[in-house]
Amino acid sequence: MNKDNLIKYIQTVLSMSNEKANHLSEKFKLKEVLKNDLVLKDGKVSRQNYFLEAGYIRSFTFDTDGNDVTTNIFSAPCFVNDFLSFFKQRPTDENFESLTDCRLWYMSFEEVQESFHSIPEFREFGRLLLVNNYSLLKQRMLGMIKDTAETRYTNFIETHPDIFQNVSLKIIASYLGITDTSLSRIRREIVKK
Amino acid sequence: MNKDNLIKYIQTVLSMSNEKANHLSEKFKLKEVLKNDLVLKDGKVSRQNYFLEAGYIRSFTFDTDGNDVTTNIFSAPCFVNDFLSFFKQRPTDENFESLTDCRLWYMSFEEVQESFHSIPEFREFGRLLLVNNYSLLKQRMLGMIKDTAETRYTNFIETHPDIFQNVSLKIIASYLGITDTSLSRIRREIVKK
DNA sequence: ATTATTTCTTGCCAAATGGCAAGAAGCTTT
DNA sequence: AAAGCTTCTTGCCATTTGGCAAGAAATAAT
Repeated sequence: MNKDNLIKYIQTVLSMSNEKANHLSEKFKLKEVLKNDLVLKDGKVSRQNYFLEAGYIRSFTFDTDGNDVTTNIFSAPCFVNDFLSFFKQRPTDENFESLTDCRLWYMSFEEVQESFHSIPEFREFGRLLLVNNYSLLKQRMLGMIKDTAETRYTNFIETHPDIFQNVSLKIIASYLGITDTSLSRIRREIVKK
Repeated sequence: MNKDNLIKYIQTVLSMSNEKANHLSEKFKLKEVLKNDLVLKDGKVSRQNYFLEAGYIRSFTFDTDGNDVTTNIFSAPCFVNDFLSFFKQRPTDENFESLTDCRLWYMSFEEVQESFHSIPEFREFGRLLLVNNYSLLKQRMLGMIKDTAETRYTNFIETHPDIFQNVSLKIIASYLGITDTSLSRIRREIVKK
């Protein structure tokens, strides 16, 4: 039940004393899942907010032809959730699936709401977490507009080399907005250089 | 100094009594800008959170070749801000420019922080605003992955027909992640059908 | 009213990406 | 070791999108 990684992560989002961070971490409970587990299913309401201490998770949905589209890849340490589903307590339209065995820490919606209410640092932390995620998504969006598939790929492999050791190229391709065939060709061209 | 539209908008984000919404609106001050005004400039820290009551604003940045890339188009009524710059009080890397004359209501960073602290409804409202924006961006991202440029265009014209009356096609094209040339051809094909 | 200026469209061709099917390579399972 | 499965690669060709330059149309400036 060692929460050191959670505590450390909380402090990277919002710097605060060890005591404070330790206090915030107290409400989190452990959940360990095996590879290929569905952490949150399409149509269900997100009831827990998860901190991913170790492992890889992806979120995905389906396009109109029924093909699976990877919307996000989560690499520890980070928080994993559909914030809209969680904060509005509405059904999500995504699936969250473990790509490896994972070690998670979770807190229920009610506990989060209660802590937001009673602990100013916790709500400040929550807001920064949201803002950080929003900013990351904006950067990804910008890449989709202005970068070629090859540039998106090389940027991604530079910033997240670990993901390539643990996630299939098909999933990465979909996350980058291209087909696995195209990604394979892009990789070939890069090797040639 | 009629804040009815602001009050109404606050209530669509988080339903609450007229009195409460009225109270939340009190701290906002009026700002009117002409077309082509820079509301927030690249390199500056966002000091104000803006509610756009009337008009159109876009955010943009530049790609590596110096071409201007529209990252977002804001159509009243909505809030306009770089949340990362605002909440972390860091320089933004985007420009926010009025595309028409605009009527804005703003609140300073200090006032927002103070109100988050003292008014529970205000922070709940702030969180929902963030979550809604995050969700919209996620939907847009999903469109970039799974839809063709033509589909993104037809979806956009259906959901935001008013924008086409007020914003040039070059800006819309950039927002959709294509060139103005391609958008022009897509429009021609649609007319043919 | 005339001249600039910007926006939008079009033609021609190039580059990027996708679809399909087959094969190769790497795993599991038995 | 063999069979089965999934992942990754490749060839062939189609489709989508872009780049450039020129012209048409719409707006703004004088």
